[in-house]
Amino acid sequence: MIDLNFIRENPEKIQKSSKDKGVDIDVNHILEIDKKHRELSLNVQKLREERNMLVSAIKGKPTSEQIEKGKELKAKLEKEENSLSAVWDELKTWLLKIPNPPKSDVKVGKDESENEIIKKVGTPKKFSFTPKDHLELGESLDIIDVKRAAKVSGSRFGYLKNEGALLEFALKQFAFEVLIKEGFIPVIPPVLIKKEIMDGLGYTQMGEEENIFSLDKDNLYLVGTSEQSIVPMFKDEFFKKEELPKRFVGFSTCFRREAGSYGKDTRGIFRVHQFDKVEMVSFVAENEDDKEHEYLLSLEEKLLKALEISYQVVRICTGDLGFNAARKYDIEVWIPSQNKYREITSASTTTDFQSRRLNIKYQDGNEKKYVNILNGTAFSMNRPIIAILENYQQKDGSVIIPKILQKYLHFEKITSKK
RNA sequence: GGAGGGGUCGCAUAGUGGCCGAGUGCGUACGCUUGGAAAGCGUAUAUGCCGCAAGGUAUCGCGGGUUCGAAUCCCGCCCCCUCCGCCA
Repeated sequence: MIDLNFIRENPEKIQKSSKDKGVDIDVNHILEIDKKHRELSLNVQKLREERNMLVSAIKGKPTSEQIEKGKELKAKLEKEENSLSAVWDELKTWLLKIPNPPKSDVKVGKDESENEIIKKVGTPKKFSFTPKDHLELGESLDIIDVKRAAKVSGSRFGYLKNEGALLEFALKQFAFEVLIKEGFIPVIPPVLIKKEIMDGLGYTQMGEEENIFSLDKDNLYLVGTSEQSIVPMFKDEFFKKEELPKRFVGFSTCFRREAGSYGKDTRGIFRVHQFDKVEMVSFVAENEDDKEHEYLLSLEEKLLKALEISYQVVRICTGDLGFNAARKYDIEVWIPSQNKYREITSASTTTDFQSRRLNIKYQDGNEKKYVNILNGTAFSMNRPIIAILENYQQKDGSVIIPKILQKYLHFEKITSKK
C-alpha cells in the first residue's frame, strides 16, 4: 500500500509509475474520493463530539429532553457514518490497487523482452555430443517420473526418485549451511495461509489470484513461495532497531496453478504446480533495502557459482515487475538443451509496500517506522536439478554430481539403471 | 468432532451500563538519592486520524445489535487453553 500523503503530494509520480507497470489507475479520481472522505470524516467527528458532550453532561438519570436530543444525534450519526464507511471502502479499494512504484534504476519497459542483462558469469557449457534435455536424462536415470505423476495428479506434476530425491536434500542442506553461516534464521513455515494474509501481501491485486491454489471450504490459500508465510509472521508487530536486519531462510513446498501458461514449458519439471524451495527473507530499516538487495543477489550468485554453472543476472523492467516489487533481479542459468538462459532465482525488494499493508514497523528512537522487506530464492528444487542434469551430463548419459554437493551424497555420479 | 474456560494498554492482572482510554504490579525511560550501583522516592510510558496548537475523535480479538450512553448486555465469527474422542 502506498502512503496516502505521498499520493496527495505526488499524484503525477504515482500516475506515471503505475502506468509504467502497466496498471491503469486514475489518481485524480482517487484524490477526489480522498477529499470526500476527509470532509465526511470531519462531519462524523463533530457529531461524535456533540454526542459525547451530551452523554457526559448526563449524570444518573437523563431527562426526556436529553434522550430526545440523543436519539436525534444518533440518527444523524448513523447516516453520516454509513456514508463515511462506504466512501472509505471505495478509497481503500483504489489504494490497494496501486502497485509499488519501481525504483529509479529500473528500466521503463513493456514486458520481459525489455529486461536488462546486467551481468554474465561463466561460459555456456559446450558438448562434443548433442546434449539431452532434463526429462530424457531424468527418465533414463530413473530419477524423474512425470508419466506416473500425470496418472496420479495430472499435468505439471512430477516424481523425483532415487538420486533425484537425494539431490534435492543435498541442495537444501547446502543452501541452509551457507545461509545459516550468514546469520539467517532457519524456518519451516506453514504452507496454508488465510485470505486476509494473502491480500495483505499484495498477491491478489493484479490478477495473480488466478495463480493461487485455494481451499475454498476452509478459506485458505496455498503459498506460492514460503515468503508468503514468513513475512506475515510479524504482522502487527514492532522490531527494535537493533534487531534489524532480521533474516530468515525458509524451506517449504510451493504451489502454483500456472494459469495462463498453457503450452509453455510443458515438458518435464521446469514449470510444475508443486515444488520445494529454499527462500531468503530480510527485514531491514528504511533506506537499507538497496544494500540488502545487492546482498541477497550476491548470496544467490555465491550458491550458483558453487555449482559451477554459467548464469546471467537480469534486472526486470517496469512492465515485467510484479505488483509488490520496486526492483527485481532474476538469475538465469544456462540450459544446454534449450540453448539459452532460463530463470532459476529471483530477488525483490518490496520497500515498505508490504510492511504498510501488514503493519510491520520498527522502533527508531521515538519514532515507529515501516520496515523494508526483501525476498530472494536460494534454491528452488526442480530448476537447479534440471540445470545440474543438463550441464553435468556425460556422453554415456550419466551425470556427474557437482563437487560442492558430493559431501552430502554417497555418490559422485548418477548412472543409467536401464 | 463433543464438553468447558478464556482473549483488556510491552508482559501479568483489575474492571458486569455513565465517575473507564481504562486501575494495579512488572518492565522501560528520565530525574532525585549514592563515591558508584542496587534498593528507595518522584515523573513519564499504546496507536491511527483531524488540527499550527490547545484539543478533538476512534480503537479493550473481529463484525453486527440493544441503549441517550457499551470493555461491561445480546447475536455471529476468529483465535487460544483444558478435558474427551480420532489421528500422522
